[in-house]
Amino acid sequence: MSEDRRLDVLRAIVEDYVHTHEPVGSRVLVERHNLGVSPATIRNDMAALEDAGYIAQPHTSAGRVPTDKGYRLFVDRLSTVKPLSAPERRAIQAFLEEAVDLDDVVDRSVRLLAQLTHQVAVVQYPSLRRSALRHLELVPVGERRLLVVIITDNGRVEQRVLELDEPVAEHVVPELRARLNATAAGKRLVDLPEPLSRMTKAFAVSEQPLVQRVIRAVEDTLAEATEERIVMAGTANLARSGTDFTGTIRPVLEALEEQVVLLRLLTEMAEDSAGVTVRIGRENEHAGLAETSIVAAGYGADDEPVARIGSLGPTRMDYAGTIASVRAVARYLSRILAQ
Amino acid sequence: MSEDRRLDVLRAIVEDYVHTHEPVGSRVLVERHNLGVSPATIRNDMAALEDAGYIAQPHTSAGRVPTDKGYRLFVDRLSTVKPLSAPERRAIQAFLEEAVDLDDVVDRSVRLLAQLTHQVAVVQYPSLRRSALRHLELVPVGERRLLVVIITDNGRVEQRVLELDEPVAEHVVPELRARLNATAAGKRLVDLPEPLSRMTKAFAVSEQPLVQRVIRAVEDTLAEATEERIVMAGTANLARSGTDFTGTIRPVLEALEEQVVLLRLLTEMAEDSAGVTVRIGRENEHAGLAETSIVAAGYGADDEPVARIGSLGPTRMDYAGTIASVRAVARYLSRILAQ
DNA sequence: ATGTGGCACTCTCAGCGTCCGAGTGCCAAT
DNA sequence: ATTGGCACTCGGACGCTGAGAGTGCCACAT
Repeated sequence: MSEDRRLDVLRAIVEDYVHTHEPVGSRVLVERHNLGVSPATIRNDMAALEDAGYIAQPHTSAGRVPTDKGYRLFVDRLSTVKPLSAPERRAIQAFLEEAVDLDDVVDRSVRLLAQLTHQVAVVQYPSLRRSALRHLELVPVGERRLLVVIITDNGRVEQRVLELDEPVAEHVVPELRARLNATAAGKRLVDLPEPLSRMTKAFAVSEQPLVQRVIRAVEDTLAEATEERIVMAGTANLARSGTDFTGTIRPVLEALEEQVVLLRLLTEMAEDSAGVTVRIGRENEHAGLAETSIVAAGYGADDEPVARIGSLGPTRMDYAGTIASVRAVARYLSRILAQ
Repeated sequence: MSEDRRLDVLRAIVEDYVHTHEPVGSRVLVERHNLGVSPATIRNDMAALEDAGYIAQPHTSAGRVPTDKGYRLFVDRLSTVKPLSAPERRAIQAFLEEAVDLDDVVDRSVRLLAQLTHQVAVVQYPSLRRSALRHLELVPVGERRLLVVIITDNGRVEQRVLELDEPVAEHVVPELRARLNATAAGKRLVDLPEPLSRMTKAFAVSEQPLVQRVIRAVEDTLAEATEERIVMAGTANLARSGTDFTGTIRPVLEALEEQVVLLRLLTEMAEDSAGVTVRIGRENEHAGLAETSIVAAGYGADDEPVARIGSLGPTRMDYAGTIASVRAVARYLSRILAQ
């Protein structure tokens, strides 16, 4: 009983099942994929694969279905990612290049990915952590409020209203703004805290509380806003015909509404690897996602991704195709942002 | 055959059906609602109501179900909006008041409404049209790009990157920014175009093309951003048990993803009335929403609402409760924003 | 004119038994 | 190690039936 053929069988099962959405039996297996052996032989292999936990049968006398473990093996060792066709690539690039705006780029990316994969697409906004500060704006809003606007070099704009204990002296704001920009502009956001806190001393003692307050607000905003926003598209694909989760789609929708869940998920996946990562079924510890898989990839500089994009669908998904799409979109997205 | 009782019967049918989700027959009708007559009498009334198109039976020998027309009559004339309880009101107010930010207010509102109605909630961002300009910021981004940031008095921040034909002269930007703010700050956005265009003359002839370009960009941004953004919550409620649309939820999800559809819908409903408006089933011309109803209300100043919120669910929804919730949230939202 | 009881009629749906076919596991033979 | 053969299992489709819900109508009462 050759080990190689067993893996071939697993691959065939996965591919067939993904295609038909029905448990696959030994007969159709030898018919559709031309393995040069008889159904009986396949049956032996299948029994072995089942013992090893790669496949399972929903009930006696039905075909086999891959388990999470089976998909995992398939993804890790058996699938060949088929690159997108040249026209597809051109279309992607053209579509993304029409974007006028960071928001627009992100929006287009997520829609594009949803359409390419026929699944739910998720795009995380570029993290503020790696980017540099372009400009910092302070705008007095009423007597005791200060609007802090942070503009980064990749075009993201963050805002925050700051409530002050006491009114701001009029002349302080322009000075503070000027100094802040002088010390902070052009620096990477991670490198900011230290020079900022040193800056306090340059002010009169009476003004130091205010200055510190503002600086802390800036730091907070940066910290909070980091990896905070997510956009999503293609939720309707969850309900598309043939995509019946054995359960309902409700828990999935619930999980998707909790952006926190998604963010944590993406972050965890980022830790696993900077490239394309796949989480399959129960590998997601979130209960609602027990029957879904996520394919994610970082974008931004290759070595230091700035955020992630992902595609989410039933465990029974076209991994090869999804991986190809996710990778392609991530790549073009990186290229656009590099400008 | 009294006209009054016929309407009572219709009301009873709607209430029962909304409650049980099952076609309601003459017997249970007289049992549950104590109409003082016999089932046979009710049957005559039901026949009349059916002839008039207010109710229908899914198949012979099943109970009756309200039609869109029936719900419409119910909403317009038969339902009594039950105001929320005092604790509920307090909870709403407290929850919304914790918000730190315009984004936060909107986010909290939409989640709150989704939870109150157990449906999909939609909140439109405050229109820029009615609000005034607080501050206008120009930030050079690279050689030929200018980031325009518009801050309104209700805390909304809009941004736009402007691509220029030729490099900007360094000294122009501060001057332009100063003049822009001098002429525009504090004015209502609708009133801006005229003074802005007059402003051009104040600059040297050589700079006028740039100035005009920027001004046009500002105007465009305002025009585009107006009523553009929408947030949504509670899509998972579409899939909640007992809420089976006769069709699938897919078309609904698709409609919800098309923000344009929702925006147009809300705008149309705003034209109908500034207060609470209800669209029932096929009254929505969008095909995907043929089995859903939307309850919407404006918020902001009573006379001149600044945007709308809405709750969307199956036609078979608790109209009285939903209307009460939508109205309450709109009211508290208005109050918060008035500060 | 309006309400009521009675009654025949219709139709859905749940339950049940049957049967077919797909698929398996095992074994003896190659 | 592979294969053909064979008995076995089980789910799902099919068809039938009976119960129950609900209606429409009619004759009668008020």
